[in-house]
Amino acid sequence: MKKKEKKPEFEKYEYSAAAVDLVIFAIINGELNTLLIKMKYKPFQGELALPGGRIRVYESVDECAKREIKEKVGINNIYVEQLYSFGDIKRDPSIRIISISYLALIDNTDNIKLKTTEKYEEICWMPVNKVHKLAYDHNEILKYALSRLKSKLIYTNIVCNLLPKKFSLSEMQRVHEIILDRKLDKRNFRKKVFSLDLIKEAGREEGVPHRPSKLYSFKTKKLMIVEMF
Amino acid sequence: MKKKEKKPEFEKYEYSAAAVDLVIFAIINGELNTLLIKMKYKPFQGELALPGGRIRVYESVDECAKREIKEKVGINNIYVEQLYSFGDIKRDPSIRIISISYLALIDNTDNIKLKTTEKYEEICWMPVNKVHKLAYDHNEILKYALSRLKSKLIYTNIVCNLLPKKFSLSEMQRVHEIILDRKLDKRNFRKKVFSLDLIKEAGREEGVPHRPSKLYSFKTKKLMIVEMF
DNA sequence: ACAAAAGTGTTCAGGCTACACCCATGG
DNA sequence: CCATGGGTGTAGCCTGAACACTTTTGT
Repeated sequence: MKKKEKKPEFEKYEYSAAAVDLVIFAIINGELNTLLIKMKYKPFQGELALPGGRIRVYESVDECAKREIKEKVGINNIYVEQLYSFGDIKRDPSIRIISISYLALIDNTDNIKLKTTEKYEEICWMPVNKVHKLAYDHNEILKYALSRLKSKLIYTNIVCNLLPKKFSLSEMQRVHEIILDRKLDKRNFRKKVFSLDLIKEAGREEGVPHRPSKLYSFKTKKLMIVEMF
Repeated sequence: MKKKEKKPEFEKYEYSAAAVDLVIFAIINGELNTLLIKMKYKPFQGELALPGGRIRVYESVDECAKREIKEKVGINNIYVEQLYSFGDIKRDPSIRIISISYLALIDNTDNIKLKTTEKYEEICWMPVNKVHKLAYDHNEILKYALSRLKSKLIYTNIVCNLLPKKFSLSEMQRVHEIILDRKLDKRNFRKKVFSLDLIKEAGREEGVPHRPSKLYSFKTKKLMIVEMF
């Protein structure tokens, strides 16, 4: 008997499997990076993919995303936001599985130890614009995540989740420029940021071979709608 | 043995059930309405809820949304957009089920025959601001849909999906005012709409006891990002 | 002629853009 | 004293907001 699309009534309502896929962004060496895993088993053996995993019966979808992040990068309390659900039948060639994608942001990767599990061959950061073909429909998910990040950068204070506690305005501007992929005017940037009243002074830089910058921190990291650019 | 949260390892990866819930909006009698069903069986017997249904194994999530719409209102080819996935464990008290919510817009309800199925007691339109307690987490879903509609009204041409083929600018302004729930200035509205170059003339109104308005139609119904207000 | 809704311009204020030089520090 | 990045102000333009009267039709 040849394998084909099954459509018998009795399994019409069969449960769908659901999973979470993560787009975890961080700024590393002046580039926007995302976390990827290298797959160990077929059908995508050796290919890169977004980290993720099946949703368990005793956890909510949000909890699943947070657990997966904890498992992969070992931290809690980072910014996490649901993106979109991808539900094509054959997005996973082996079984029918719906993917609920999440965006997460990490402000500092220095203390992060990436944890390979037995299911993956490798886990690593990769600059977003060096990413080529990913497994499944993960290119589409990554693209979606990036466009969400860009727009939220423009109309919210989400950038606070990509900056350390204390930062200079040049640093902040650099993050914007990296993600939006265009130059911004320094004076206009500063004027705008100050006018939004989101940050407060937090000391000065030290030991740099040039005029030290003032440091700032966000008054709050709560996500707020503010017209930035 | 008392019922409690189960968490045995062997069913850690048990499939989650997934369903689609629909927020179908239409303007009726100068109000924003949404389609609701009255539930026939427990645990929400007699309560109102959003229409929806389980995702079948042989259909994508998007296809499921479209099928459900076809079943309830008998039409295809309307605007449909995925909203958000709601995944709390106990959002359905009986079984664990993830809901992927969709927004749909209907431009004209005159020729629509609502179809009750055996599973529902009733199906009806209800003005959004007369909706009280709904079953499940459906108030939250409705609220999310409304906020998405409001923001897309501001930064896209989505309004074209709530207007008939030919419409006057006053009609269009009325739709904006109904949904945004605030008055707009007539001259500024017209100036803005014309400047966007989205519509073309399409005749005149006839047989009204006052100066007939020019009618317009959209050059395209493709969703476009345009700063409207 | 009247009731009802359609249609039409101008002014003002605030925000966005473009742009170039001096400052503070370490080496 | 030099190299490096930090920090600052202004002028023109464009856009959004406020605002009231005339026009066209049916009755």
